[in-house]
Amino acid sequence: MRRMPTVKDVAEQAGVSVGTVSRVLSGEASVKPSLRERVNEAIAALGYRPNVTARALRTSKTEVIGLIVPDITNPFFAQMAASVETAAMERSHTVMLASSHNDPEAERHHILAFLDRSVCGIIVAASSGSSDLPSDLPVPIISLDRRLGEFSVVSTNHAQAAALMADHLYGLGHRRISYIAGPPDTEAACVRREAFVKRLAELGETAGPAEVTIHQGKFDYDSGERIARELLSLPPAERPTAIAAASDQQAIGALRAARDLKIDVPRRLSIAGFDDIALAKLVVPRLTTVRQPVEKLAMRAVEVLFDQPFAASDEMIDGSLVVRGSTGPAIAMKPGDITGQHRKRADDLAANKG
Amino acid sequence: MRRMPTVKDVAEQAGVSVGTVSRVLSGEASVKPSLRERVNEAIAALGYRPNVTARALRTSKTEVIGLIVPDITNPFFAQMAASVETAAMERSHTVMLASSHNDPEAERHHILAFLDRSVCGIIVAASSGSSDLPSDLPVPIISLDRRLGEFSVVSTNHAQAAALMADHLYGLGHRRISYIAGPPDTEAACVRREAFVKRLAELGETAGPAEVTIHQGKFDYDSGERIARELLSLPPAERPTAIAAASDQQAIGALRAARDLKIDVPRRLSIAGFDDIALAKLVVPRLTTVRQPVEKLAMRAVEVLFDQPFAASDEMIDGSLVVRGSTGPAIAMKPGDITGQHRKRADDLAANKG
DNA sequence: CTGAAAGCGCTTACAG
DNA sequence: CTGAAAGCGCTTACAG
Repeated sequence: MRRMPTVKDVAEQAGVSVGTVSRVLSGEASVKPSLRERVNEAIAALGYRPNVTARALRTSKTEVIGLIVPDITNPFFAQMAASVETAAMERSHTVMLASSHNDPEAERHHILAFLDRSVCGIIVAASSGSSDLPSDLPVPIISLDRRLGEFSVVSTNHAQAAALMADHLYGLGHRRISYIAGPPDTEAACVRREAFVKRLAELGETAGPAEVTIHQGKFDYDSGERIARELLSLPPAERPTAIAAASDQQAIGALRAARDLKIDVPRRLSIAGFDDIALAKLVVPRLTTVRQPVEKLAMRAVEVLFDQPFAASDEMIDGSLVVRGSTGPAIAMKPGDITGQHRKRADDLAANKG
Repeated sequence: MRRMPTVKDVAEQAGVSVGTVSRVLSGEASVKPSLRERVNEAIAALGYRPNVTARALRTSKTEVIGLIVPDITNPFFAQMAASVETAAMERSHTVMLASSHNDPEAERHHILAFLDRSVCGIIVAASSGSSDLPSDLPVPIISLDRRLGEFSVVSTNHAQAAALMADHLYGLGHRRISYIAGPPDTEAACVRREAFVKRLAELGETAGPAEVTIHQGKFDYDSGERIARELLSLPPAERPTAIAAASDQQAIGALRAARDLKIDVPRRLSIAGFDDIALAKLVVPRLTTVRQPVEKLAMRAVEVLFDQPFAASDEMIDGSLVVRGSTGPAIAMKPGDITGQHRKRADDLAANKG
């Protein structure tokens, strides 16, 4: 466990000053080629690696991006973390990942810890909307998918994406729909819910009203399962014919509940998610969902962080509907309930399912 | 964006020297209470936070643990990361997480990057068995679940756990079994496979031989689905009556394949996994698996890192069988094939399923 | 018990 | 183009 070589060792070995070593390290053009070469040889010979801590102390900058997610066991965020890491790597930056376990206090703690370590920027998928951070932070900070406090956000166009799902279900003839929402203290959950309900109301004016009930949950499997179980315990006539969820995890939980209660999906009940996690196409039946463009989102978040000068504004990328086997035409439709137009769409969609 | 206060600012405000400030910061007992109080007031008034970078440079130590996992999108490792984080937090340490994307080169890169940042210890779930790291690293390093190079490992007793599954399937009367293995360059995959096969051979001597075929895959959904699809395309008489996988992800992929091919699980085919990820009890049917005690493993890994002096040796914790709905008695059993003893066990287990 | 000073390994004006 | 020197914010012998 020998001492690591320092600039000083390299300088001695190369017969130059530490300043010169530092200059070739930073790629400064003004170093005479012969010296540069000697320095590089010394570096190789000694196996020298710059001490990033000393560098950070001197410059107050590192090449690491801090990323905070609400819950790393949520596959959506795991995927997001992987994508951010890839995007960062392309700019030869490292990412430090922390999970806030949905705890705003832990989230705040991690942000401060990142600041303490002089990260060059912070990306946070917020656990809740609020934050009592000062707004004049020393490094750029941007939220991803879920907005933190007053900071800008790169996200899916949650409103557009949620409307897509409303269109889909309404088009299939569903008129009694339950919506499993996400935590009301996250902007994303609220926007998705409101847009879903609003679009359904709009559609209702054209081809007969749809009833929609809202059920507050978290974004996880458990709340999806629990809420669906309650809903599906109602007598068939009062049950929704479709359940839309604010996350795929919730939808997969709902799928589980339907299965336990022996309710056939999609023939007697449609279930749809949001996110398009890897698992969505593995469950039985495959899950209809709205795809969030995670890779793009991650890439944009990283790009924005690097923009000089940093002046992030909100940025949204459209989501897209992915129709699979968990949604189908509504049962017990009275012919008058849907127009020929909608009927046709419903059939098309159903034919298309996975 | 004002300058952060330093020890010097605190010292001035409190009318003491920086040395004294540093001493109260480190909780040194020898500081006179009156001074200590003045320093603490100054700290509070200025909102002072120690600069961890400077501290790290001076002491070559930080309170952060580096954790590297092969793939953060694998739910097992996501859960492991969350558990390590919890265990670290209990000792008020932070964890920096990196994902190697199953690339030994990236893994090596991350280890060196952690070393550069003076982490106080490194935990790595290896992407493959090899490592060309020097063995005299300046900080403790231990592998978790999957061994890295020559380093010690805290893991499930893979051999014991895999044997449990062999017992279970054999006990249910299965005599034609396929095993979907993990990558052969990971020790965990090899140990699980060998133990599974060995136990089956042992059982074969008591109550009739079992045929077992091995199929190499990765640990992910895709390879499970692909391999199962091939296996299940065989004519029924040649098909396995049970498929055991080296991971839950593979098993869930296999479940998907069986479903697509309209093969009833567990009535015509049993499928079993390994890990017991959260999802295992959500899929249809619920997955029989071997539970790895992740929280315990994570906790032990962190504890071992803190042991003074650091002298890690391999440590194993037993896994446990979790019987759910994806396994059942083998079909088309000739009475002679299994003993009454085994028959009874099979029935018991089947009755127990979720 | 406390202060003054050295030093961790870098980078970067400042001279020359 | 390059060297000598200051300084980033701490901690820790060393005196007293």
